[in-house]
Amino acid sequence: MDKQSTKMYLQIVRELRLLIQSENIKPGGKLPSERELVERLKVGRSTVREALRSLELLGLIETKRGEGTFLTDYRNHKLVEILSTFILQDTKTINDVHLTRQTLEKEAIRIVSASPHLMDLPVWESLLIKLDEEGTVQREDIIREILIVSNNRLSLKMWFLLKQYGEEPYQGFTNEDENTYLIQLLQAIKDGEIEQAVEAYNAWTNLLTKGRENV
Amino acid sequence: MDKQSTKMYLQIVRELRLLIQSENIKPGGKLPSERELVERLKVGRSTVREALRSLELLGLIETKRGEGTFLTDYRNHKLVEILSTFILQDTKTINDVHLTRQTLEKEAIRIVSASPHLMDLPVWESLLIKLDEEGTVQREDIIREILIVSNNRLSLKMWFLLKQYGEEPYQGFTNEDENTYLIQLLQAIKDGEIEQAVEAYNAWTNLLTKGRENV
DNA sequence: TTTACAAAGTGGTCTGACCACTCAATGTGA
DNA sequence: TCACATTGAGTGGTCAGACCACTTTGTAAA
Repeated sequence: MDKQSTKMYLQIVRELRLLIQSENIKPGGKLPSERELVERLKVGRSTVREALRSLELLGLIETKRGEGTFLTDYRNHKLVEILSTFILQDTKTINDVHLTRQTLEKEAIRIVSASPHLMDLPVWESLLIKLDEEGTVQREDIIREILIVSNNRLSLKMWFLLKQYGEEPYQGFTNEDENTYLIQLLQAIKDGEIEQAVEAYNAWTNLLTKGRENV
Repeated sequence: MDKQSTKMYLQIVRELRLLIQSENIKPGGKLPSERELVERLKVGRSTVREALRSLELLGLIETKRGEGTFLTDYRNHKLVEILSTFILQDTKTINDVHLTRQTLEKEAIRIVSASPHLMDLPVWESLLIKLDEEGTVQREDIIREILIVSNNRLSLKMWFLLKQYGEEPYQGFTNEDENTYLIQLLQAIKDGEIEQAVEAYNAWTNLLTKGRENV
């Protein structure tokens, strides 16, 4: 290992990334133990731990005493806590998070309702039925479905992250207007009416944004 | 300090936030030294360092050997960079990268050409003139300008990364058609014609995509 | 006063030592 | 044979102390 210039623990972060790649460690999979990493990378344990702790704070790995260190599914949320206390004090920043998330959502809606193949999927009808029966559906569930169907894994992952960052204590209280927009959105997707779908989405988003301000 | 349940270094992260708040440390300001924190918080130095290294990886603090630890401007957090290396690693589909980048670009175009305030900026005219005089403008320069003006730092950051990651060996060979679309795009922005701008962008993108396939 | 050098302070890394916890192999008793 | 208790190896969590490399500062010499 270089002992110069670049900080060791950053080297190790990089080294770990390569290791994960070359050994094809999947989310949930186990990383080598700290002591093994010490031997393989020829560094001290404290240095290894600094790298691991950093990644843990990012939510990329998870450690369990007595068991080991595991690669997580990025959906983990220490980030939220840390960032919301440090970074997201700035309203401009948090607004960026919301807007960027919405950008991804809108594009997915456009893609889905522009593709005959996708808009014909039975899932939209199912959601409409569920909405009718149960009176409410989690916002997240619908959007997630759209993102998944739009078939861009990268966008989907970014969306997951942004969703967590911008998490608001949104009470799933049922709002009549909200359901109206939801139905409009789903219906427009089914019909392949792109602009109508986006319109419904915007109206819906507006509603939620206002609700947020009131709280 | 609790020695139970919650991990020490997370406690310290929290402790540091309080300390920064109570001592009113501004970005650029100096934090207590590691050894001082050891005394104040009654923990080992390695534990303090684990907390500090985590915050450093997040870009929240900056350390200089021989000098000390400093609070950075929150807006410079490296989060996006770190996460991207992990997210992009197993998302091999380069196509996703391109599409996601284009999503951000399109949204920025929409935002700019939907705002009277932004579409009136002199920069569009300047680009048109430059295009006329020099016969060509870097694709990147125009898009970057649009992204910057659209005023979402997070999107801008993501765009920058995606651009780097999805880098294609695009030869800046001047194409007549390309210039046509560029002019259309800039003109549409100036006129606030959203859909026209997006249309021009799509045509342009198509052209480039085809060019890529030919190579 | 200016310059050169030593000392103190700070982050960077390593080592070795315990502790707390998990898990599986082992052994024991029914 | 089976169910249960025990134990030991492996793992992360924390601490203390030691150097190293570097910067700043104070002091003594020119």
